[in-house]
Amino acid sequence: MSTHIHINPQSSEPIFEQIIFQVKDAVAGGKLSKGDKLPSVRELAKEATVNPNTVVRAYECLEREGIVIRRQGAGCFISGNKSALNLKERKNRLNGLLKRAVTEAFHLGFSQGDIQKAVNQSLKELRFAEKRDK
Amino acid sequence: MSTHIHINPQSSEPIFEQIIFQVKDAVAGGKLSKGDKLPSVRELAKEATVNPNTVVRAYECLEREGIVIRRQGAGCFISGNKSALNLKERKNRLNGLLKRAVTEAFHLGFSQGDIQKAVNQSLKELRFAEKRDK
Amino acid sequence: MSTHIHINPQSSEPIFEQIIFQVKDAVAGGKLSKGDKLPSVRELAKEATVNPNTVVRAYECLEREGIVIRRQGAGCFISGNKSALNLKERKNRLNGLLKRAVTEAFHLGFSQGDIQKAVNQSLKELRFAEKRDK
Amino acid sequence: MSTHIHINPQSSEPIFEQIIFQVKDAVAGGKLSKGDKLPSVRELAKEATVNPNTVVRAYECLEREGIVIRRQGAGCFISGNKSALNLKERKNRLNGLLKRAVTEAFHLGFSQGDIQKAVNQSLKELRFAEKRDK
DNA sequence: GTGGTCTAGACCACG
DNA sequence: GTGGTCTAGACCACG
Repeated sequence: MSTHIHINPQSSEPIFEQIIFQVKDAVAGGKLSKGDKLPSVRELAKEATVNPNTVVRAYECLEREGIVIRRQGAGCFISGNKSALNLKERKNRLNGLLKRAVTEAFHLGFSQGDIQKAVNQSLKELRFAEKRDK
Repeated sequence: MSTHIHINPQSSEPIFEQIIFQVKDAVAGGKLSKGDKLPSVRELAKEATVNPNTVVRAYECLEREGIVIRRQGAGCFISGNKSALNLKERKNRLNGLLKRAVTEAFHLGFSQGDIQKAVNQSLKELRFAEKRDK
Repeated sequence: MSTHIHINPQSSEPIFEQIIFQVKDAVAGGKLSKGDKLPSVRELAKEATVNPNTVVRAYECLEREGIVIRRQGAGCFISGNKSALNLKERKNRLNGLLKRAVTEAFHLGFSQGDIQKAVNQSLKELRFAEKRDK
Repeated sequence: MSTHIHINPQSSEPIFEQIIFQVKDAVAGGKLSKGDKLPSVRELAKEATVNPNTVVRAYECLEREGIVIRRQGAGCFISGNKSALNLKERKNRLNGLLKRAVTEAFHLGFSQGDIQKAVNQSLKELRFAEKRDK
């Protein structure tokens, strides 16, 4: 497999955000690990038939979040680092994220149990550094 | 308290979406219930110092989602209805929502336990029709 | 032919609803299909001599109904999807729609046979996925 | 039973239009016939807890359509007349009405057969002057 | 060049 | 007084 990134041009989600999420998802799911090299801008642009500038933008965002490191002439690599934000800010974001998601789920008509199950399902697909549940 | 809606003009989140989320949050949290009247377009626009059209837009979106009903000359009221989408669509959206949130939480460096705790905390703040937690 | 959309500014029907109906009609009649691009907001606004915001509003409504997908920088495309509403809601709407239309037709002085013929005529102009007429 | 008119204040349909439709529906269904008296403006306003001006407006519209006749001091009566429009205009309206309804039904995902069945169901509830089916 | 968001302000429809 | 529709025009985001 060359890349794990597939763009859905039908989606109303901006292409650069699709790229960002797929990289984050691949890292969270263990398909990409520290040191792995992402495809070059040109390579990914060609494969996914998107504008190279769009790929550049996605990689820039990923670098700003600390998920990748771009090295001149060498390429773009998974940093393996976790967020550099302080605990307070991280907690703020965590709570905001989940409050949003849970509120939307409520309005979709799901119960507490439904939501917890869906969260656990999503968690199972991720590869946490220290596995703490069986 | 006149309204529960406060706008952060600094936020990168569009104003109309801030309004939408705050209404959804108030409904999910039981602060607004079926039949309750939202502030009038002009009233909220004045209070939040935003353009009336921006409020109209938020109310239109809430109506399309079935959360409020707007009545000419009367105002905008909480419908009390849940989603009219079919189960497949609702499950798709639920999974998408939570997968995104959980992946972001992972990249913030939180563990499975941290995420589950934060979800449970968010769930506790909502007012589900039939309380099912143990 | 550039666009199929023509606005009647004399009509009491709001302009944005005229646009919506003409797009729905073109899709139902097979003139627009999945993936087809609608004219850009500015292009249609110029052609139909209406304000771009009015076109935006029509496109927003069509997106909420799932008929089109709007993509930043790319344009507005026919989704090819059918309604994501649940069966109960769809039946409610179907019955409401037809009861209204049939009652109005009655008051125009038409017989059952006239109405059925007119319905069949309208049906013949649509392009259903699987043709089932005898 | 005093009146057949019940207003749903929850609905986003304007109240005066709810009144108009219910009168039309009662006439088409044979519950109201030529010469029958509608409740007085004050009576209906009180029963339905709506503004008298709203009732006046509905009655005015019904008179303009030729469905009722208002007689000073006496009240508002079903005329028993059919539309006074010429055949061409009536056919235009019939086709427009049904084209709209059928197009919306298409986008709700119903088949030709579903739509025909729903039309026949609606037709069965009406009382045509000359019964022409079994 | 494409759509997205927002402000400002006019005039109309409902009750 | 309430919301509904529309125009005009600014500035931003995506590709």
